[in-house]
Amino acid sequence: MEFNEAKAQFIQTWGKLGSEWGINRTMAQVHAILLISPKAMSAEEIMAELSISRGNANMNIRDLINWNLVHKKLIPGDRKEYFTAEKDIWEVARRIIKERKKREMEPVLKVINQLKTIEGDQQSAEIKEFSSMINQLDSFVGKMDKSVNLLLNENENKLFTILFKLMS
Amino acid sequence: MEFNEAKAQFIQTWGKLGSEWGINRTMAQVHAILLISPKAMSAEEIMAELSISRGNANMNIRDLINWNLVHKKLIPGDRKEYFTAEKDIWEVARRIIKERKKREMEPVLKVINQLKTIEGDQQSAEIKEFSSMINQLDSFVGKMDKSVNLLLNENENKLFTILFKLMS
DNA sequence: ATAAACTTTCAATAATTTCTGAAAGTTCAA
DNA sequence: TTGAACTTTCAGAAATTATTGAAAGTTTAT
Repeated sequence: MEFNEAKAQFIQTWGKLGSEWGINRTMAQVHAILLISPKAMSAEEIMAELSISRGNANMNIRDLINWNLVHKKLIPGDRKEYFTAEKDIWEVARRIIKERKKREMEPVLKVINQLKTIEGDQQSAEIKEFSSMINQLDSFVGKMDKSVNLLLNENENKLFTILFKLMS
Repeated sequence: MEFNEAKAQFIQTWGKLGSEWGINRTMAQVHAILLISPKAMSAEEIMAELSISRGNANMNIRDLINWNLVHKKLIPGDRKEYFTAEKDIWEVARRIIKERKKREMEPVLKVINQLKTIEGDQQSAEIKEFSSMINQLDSFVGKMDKSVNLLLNENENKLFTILFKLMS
C-alpha cells in the first residue's frame, strides 16, 4: 500500500473509532495526524491536511489539549503555535481513561449514591427491584473505580504488571 | 428521595451515559426502565413511560435485542410481546464488551494489519513515524484483544478472578 | 377467508451536533 | 502607539442523527 493511501485510511479509521465512542470525529482525526507526524504541526497545516476551517481546527485542538493528549510547542523565533501529540500509546490510553473517569464515572457515582436511599414502601416489587439494581451498580461501579485507580496510579502498577503477564 | 423522582433520575443518568459512549440516548433509556422493572414490559408500556412513538420504541427494543441485552418474553394467552432485560450487571457488562469488540475492535485490527506494510522510502521520517505508530497500535490492540478474550471466555475466568482479588 | 390485534418499516420531519468564516481579541516587533 | 501576525469566539449554516406516525406487514382466532 502506498503511504498516502495508508495515512488517509489511518486518519479515517481513527476518526470512525472516535465517533463510535462518543468523541467528535474531527477531534479524533486531528489526533490521528498528530500521532503519525514526525514534526509538531501548526494550525494551518492541520487545516490543510483535513480540509477544515480555522475555527474547527482551533476548537478541536483546544479539546485535545484539555484531554491532555496534545500540547503546544513553541518554536523560538516563530510566532506560530505548533502542536504535538503524546506518542506512547499506553500513555494515550491512560490519559483517555483518566479523563473519561473524571468526566463520566464520577458524576454517575454521585447519582448512584443519591439513589441508594429512597422513600416508600420497601416491600413493593418496584422499589425492591430498583434498590437491587442500584446496589448492584454501586458495587460494580465501585470495583471499576478501584481497578481504574490502580491502573492510573503511577506509583502502583500492580494491576498493570499482572495484566502484562496475563497477556504474555 | 421519592421513588418516582429516583426512577426518573436513573433513566436520565443512564441515557446520558449511553449517549456519551456513542449509544443512542433512547436505547439506553429503554434499557434503564427494563433494568429496574420487576415485570416484563410491553412496547405500549415502554412508549408511555418514556413518551416516545411506537416506531422509536420498536427500533430501540430491536437494537437492544441485537445487543443481547433484552429478550422477548411471550406470555401464554396474550398476543402482545413483552420484554425483559438481563439483570446481572456483570453479565450486562460482558455482553456490551463482547458486542463492541465484535463491531469495533475487529475492524480496527483488520485495518491495522493492512497498514503494517507500506511501500516507499523506509528511511523517510514520515514513514518511520507512521510505521512506529502502527506497530505500537498493533501490539496494543493485540494485548487488549487477548485481555478481552480472557474476560469474555466463560470457561477461563483467570483474569476475572485476579481482578476480583485486586479489587478486594 | 376474514378481521382484529399486534409489529415493522420508512419517508418526512425534528432535534442535535458539528462546522464555517468573519469579526473580535491578543501579542509582539518596530 | 501602530499594525502585522496570529488565535479565539460565536452566530448562522450545514451535516448528521433520531423520531414520528401512518401505511404495510404479520399472526392468529374464528
